Amino acid sequence: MHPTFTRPIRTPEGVFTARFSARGLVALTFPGTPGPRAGRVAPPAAVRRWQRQTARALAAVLAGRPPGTLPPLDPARGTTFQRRVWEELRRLRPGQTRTYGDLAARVGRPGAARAVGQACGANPVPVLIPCHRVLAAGGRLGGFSGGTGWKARLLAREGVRTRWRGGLRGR
DNA sequence: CCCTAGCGGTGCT
DNA sequence: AGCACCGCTAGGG
Repeated sequence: MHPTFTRPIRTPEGVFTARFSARGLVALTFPGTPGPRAGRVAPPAAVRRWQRQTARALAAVLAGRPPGTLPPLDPARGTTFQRRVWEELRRLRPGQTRTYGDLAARVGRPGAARAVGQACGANPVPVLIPCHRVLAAGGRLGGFSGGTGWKARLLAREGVRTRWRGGLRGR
């Protein structure tokens, strides 16, 4: 199996963890998430560049702005359905949202809203592949693997208003 | 608000 | 093949 490099991504909101392959960014995890620790060996120059790009992009999205230049995303994983969902997610700009049902129809599987939710949860690169912009029907927040607190915070920075447990919340 | 039935993709057996 | 997951949804109390 090819080596991957696990690197810390420092942001104003905490230290994320990124894993890079030779092809690009494979996975990103939220601060406090149990996972592999950063590697001991110095990463290649390409990985260091991707790490900087990731840090910059992440800080931008956390601030509600477009990410700018992204590192290459390693396409090597996911089912066809999941990749179609992730591809559709990448078309969403900050502040632009869809519902799980909308997204299902857009990838040609009307009625597969629940499966879309599952695919969002399987997204290996949250925030940069903006699964937080997918809401439940009726303007409700819906779920989020990284915790709904993150989802609400990310959306709030983008000026999106959501319904949280029935009451309207900004943030 | 709650509960229920129905749904589709995925992964495990 | 069967089955139990799930970031869902629509409908009814």
